[in-house]
Amino acid sequence: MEKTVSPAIIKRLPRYYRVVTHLFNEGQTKVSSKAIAELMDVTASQVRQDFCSFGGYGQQGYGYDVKKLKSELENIMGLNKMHNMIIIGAGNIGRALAGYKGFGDGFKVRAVFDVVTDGIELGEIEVLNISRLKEYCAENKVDIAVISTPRSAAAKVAADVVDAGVKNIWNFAPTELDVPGDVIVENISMSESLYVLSYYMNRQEG
Amino acid sequence: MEKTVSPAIIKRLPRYYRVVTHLFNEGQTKVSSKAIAELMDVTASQVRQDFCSFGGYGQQGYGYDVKKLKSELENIMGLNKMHNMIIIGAGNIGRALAGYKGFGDGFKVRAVFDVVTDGIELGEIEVLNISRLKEYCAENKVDIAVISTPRSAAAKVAADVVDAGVKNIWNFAPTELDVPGDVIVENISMSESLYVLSYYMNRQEG
DNA sequence: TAGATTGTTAATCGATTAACAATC
DNA sequence: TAGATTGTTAATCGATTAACAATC
Repeated sequence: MEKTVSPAIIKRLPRYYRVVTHLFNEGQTKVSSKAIAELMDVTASQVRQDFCSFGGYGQQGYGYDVKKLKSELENIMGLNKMHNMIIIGAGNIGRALAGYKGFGDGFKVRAVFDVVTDGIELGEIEVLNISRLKEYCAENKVDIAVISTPRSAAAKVAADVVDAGVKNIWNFAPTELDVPGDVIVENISMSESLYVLSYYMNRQEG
Repeated sequence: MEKTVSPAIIKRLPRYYRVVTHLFNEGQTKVSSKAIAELMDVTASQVRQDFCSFGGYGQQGYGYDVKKLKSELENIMGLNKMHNMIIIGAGNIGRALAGYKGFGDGFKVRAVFDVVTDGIELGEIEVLNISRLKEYCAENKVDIAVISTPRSAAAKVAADVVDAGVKNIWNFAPTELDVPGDVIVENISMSESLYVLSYYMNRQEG
């Protein structure tokens, strides 16, 4: 029934969700592919093509129902489910993520692990020594492990969380992780983003 | 002389740099496209195609000189130049970025701005009220403004930094910024990355 | 009904991969 | 020289855009 969804489309899903949520909060009830396209700076054709690949939630001659579209996007990305997260690495980035509130209700950081835990206080979130990782994962449902260690520690930490049974990794460390096929890794690299900016800056000068 | 460089290639440049730097630090002097391809999980053909689009730094029958390749990648991305950065928004993310040391010697955070500066202490980095932004930019060379405010403030802050003469923006706020054509914006969205992970997790279950 | 807008096919465009001559 | 490996063209693959019938 469902058509194949290309990686290119998947990367656009969060942006669609952001725009549609915005329209929903403004009280809009319907929207056309043309209007979405203008808000996102893409073509209307692409918007329709993308939505169609999930089954097509629109109505010809009318457009898309904002509420329905929002809820479909939530279903597709599983945003209505609870995701229990742990963070490995309590450095600048790890602590910032632990305190960040912008991911929505479905994503909760339950614990933060590091080799040194002294003096780290993160409110309701448990701060535990990395040695207790496996024990913690056995006793608690962990959906996502966030790796925010230095590069040098990332490979070992990835092996440890996989060993502890975690199936999904959100990797902030600037290195490719080698994991079994049933483990999902999503990489996010701030350096890479900054260097791309630097490239465009540099090109303009040269 | 230089061929057109596609966006797809540009996004791979930082990863090439990472791999080549790693090889350099290990003391390797030469490397083949095949070896790089294996480290990055791409095809050797793509590696050669990509490098060739910048002019081709290799030698037939031999491979690529690691030191030369590293220095060419640095030139292309401007990593050997100094980039003076300011951060607008001293929340979790802003403070984490201010303290982060992983971007290399060419990227220095000089000041952090926010509407409230009381009690924020960031070592050598100045913490200033947002009202002093324009004055600061007039007196100091600012190459990159990092926007790490909440979404609601981002549009106004973007307008302010543009007004203050900053030409390059690194945007962490989850919203599209509307800027003049001569201003470069690079977006990085943690939510989007997390939602993509969530999509893949969800798809496996469904 | 007439106008609007989707869903979807076909055409175009761009990116990746394969292949191999050039050459170190 | 023989083997290795690039640089680059051609072929394939995938993603985007255009077009329009279907239909609300």
